[in-house]
Amino acid sequence: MAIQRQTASVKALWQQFEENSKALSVVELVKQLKQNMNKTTVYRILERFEKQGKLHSFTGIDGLTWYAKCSTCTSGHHIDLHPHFQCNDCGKVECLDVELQVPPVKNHKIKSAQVLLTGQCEDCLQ
Amino acid sequence: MAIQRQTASVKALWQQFEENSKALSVVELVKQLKQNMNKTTVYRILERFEKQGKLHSFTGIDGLTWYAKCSTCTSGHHIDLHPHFQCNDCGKVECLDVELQVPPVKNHKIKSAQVLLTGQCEDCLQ
DNA sequence: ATATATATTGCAACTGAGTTGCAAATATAA
DNA sequence: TTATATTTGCAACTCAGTTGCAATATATAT
Repeated sequence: MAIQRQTASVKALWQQFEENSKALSVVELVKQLKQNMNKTTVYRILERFEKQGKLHSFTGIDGLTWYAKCSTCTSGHHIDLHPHFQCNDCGKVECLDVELQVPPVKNHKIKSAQVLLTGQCEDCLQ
Repeated sequence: MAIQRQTASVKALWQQFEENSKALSVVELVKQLKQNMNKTTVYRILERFEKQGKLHSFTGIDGLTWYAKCSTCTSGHHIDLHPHFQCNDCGKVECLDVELQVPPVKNHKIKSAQVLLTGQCEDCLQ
């Protein structure tokens, strides 16, 4: 793999995930970092973070791409279940600490699983 | 709810799902029915099928929207797990007969769950 | 039957997320 | 310095999905 430089853009983007344990949508990140860097740069750096196993991506209910910090994954091994929850009201996405068991499917080689639960989050439930 | 007419378009679209038990992407349907009806019509009829509980929709790994026949769902009640499998090689999507148990998440009201498994299907495994 | 209301469809233009090509800028190596 | 590799910005593009509106088709009322 090519070297990767710890540029200001790379640092700024990574910081978003250090500060925030929750998942972030690319669209939100692009907006938030508009002053600091270009849209294309955001996409490219996130893509590389994922290849390095530092983040994983998934698709929200709205079809948008979200990224979150990998807890158990390493590069090339995203075999765990990635359970996420997206609130139908506020749109917020959380990574759940729940363990899901997927029964083996005969004649299929399962490489990854995306589990997206939807409903109402704690804040919107009141 | 407004009346719905059994037009030729409605029939033709529904037939696709009667013939095929597997999931179909909207893009594919639009291509397949280009001679019969307009793109917009496809989107609108599928949307109504879902509201009526006859189909359910979900997002594939490519971000495209897919539809499949509901087995256990009724209109307004899509609480089951919708486990689907999409092949990384050929892109085909199957509805799985597997039952998934989602542990309750505290302080969250779960309304629906989308489970998308990816990997290699029977055909592409050889 | 004629008129009136309602539902469906097609078309074209639009939106917005994500991608691509290329040139400019920045960093590393020789 | 000079040459080489990496990163970034910009603009233009692709393509799934949406919207407004006019035209058509079907149903209901008079």
